Amino acid sequence: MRTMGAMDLHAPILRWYDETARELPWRGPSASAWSVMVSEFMLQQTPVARVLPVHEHWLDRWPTPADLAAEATGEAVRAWGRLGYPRRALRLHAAATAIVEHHGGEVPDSYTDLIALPGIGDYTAAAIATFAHGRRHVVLDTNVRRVLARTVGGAELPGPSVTKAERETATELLPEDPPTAATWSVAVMELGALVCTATGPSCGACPVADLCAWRAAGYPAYDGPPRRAQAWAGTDRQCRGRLLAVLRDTEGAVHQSRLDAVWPDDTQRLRCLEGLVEDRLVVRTGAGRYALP
DNA sequence: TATTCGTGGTC
DNA sequence: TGACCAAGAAT
Repeated sequence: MRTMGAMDLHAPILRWYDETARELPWRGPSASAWSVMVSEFMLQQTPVARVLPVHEHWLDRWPTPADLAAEATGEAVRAWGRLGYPRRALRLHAAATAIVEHHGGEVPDSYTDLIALPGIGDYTAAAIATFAHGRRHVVLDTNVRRVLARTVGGAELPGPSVTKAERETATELLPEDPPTAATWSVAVMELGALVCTATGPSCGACPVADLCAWRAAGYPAYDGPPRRAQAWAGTDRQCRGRLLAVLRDTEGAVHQSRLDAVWPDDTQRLRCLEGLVEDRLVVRTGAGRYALP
């Protein structure tokens, strides 16, 4: 059962997207499936503005999956730069290798083949199948979840995990025609990214403000389970970032003393270095010497 | 299901 | 100014 309000969302949002959408290198008919796939890896938990220059360099250097697969994994980690979560670079490299080995070097077009690749979960598989290949899938990312939570659900923010009801709502709203479904998904994502933002939404610029259940309810505050703030200072993540930055910015191997200099806590630094080696982001090349793989 | 995993911008 | 957050995935 769908609400009358939900049905009316389509035309305004599609029109808004047509008039407002950003031109991004991975959008449009000229973008390759590989370009879309690279963008989806980079955009996982990372804003568009920071992805743009790295994506451009990446596609220039490795125009196809085979080009990346032929490189050392450490070059992928280095080219990843400061996007964060560098294991994504490793997974993208591994996915490119699997594409060469099992898919003739072409990015798969089915959700099933895509989600079997490293680094690809439900969202990314649906996004690549939809935006690179025109398949019809529910694309449920944080933007879509927030827009639907507000417009349909009347809540400020979605809960911590995707619920069955949420997926059903998204499924019912997905247009039947595959090309329209693809545009709808990217349009809702764009609305969430530019207007229906997590904090300080621009409801005055929203094409469906007059249909929004959250607005109609008087903007009730989020009342779900409290979400834990992401700790940063002093964490292993910060330490790992420091260590990897040294290796990224160095050609070849570095002596351990270089790593000692960027983190004072010996126990934590050694633990993090071991973790990086375990994760295959770093290799030990000799006694007290480390490098990118 | 709950944690872990980078980095930098915003208000 | 520090809390919050950004096209998630893996375990």
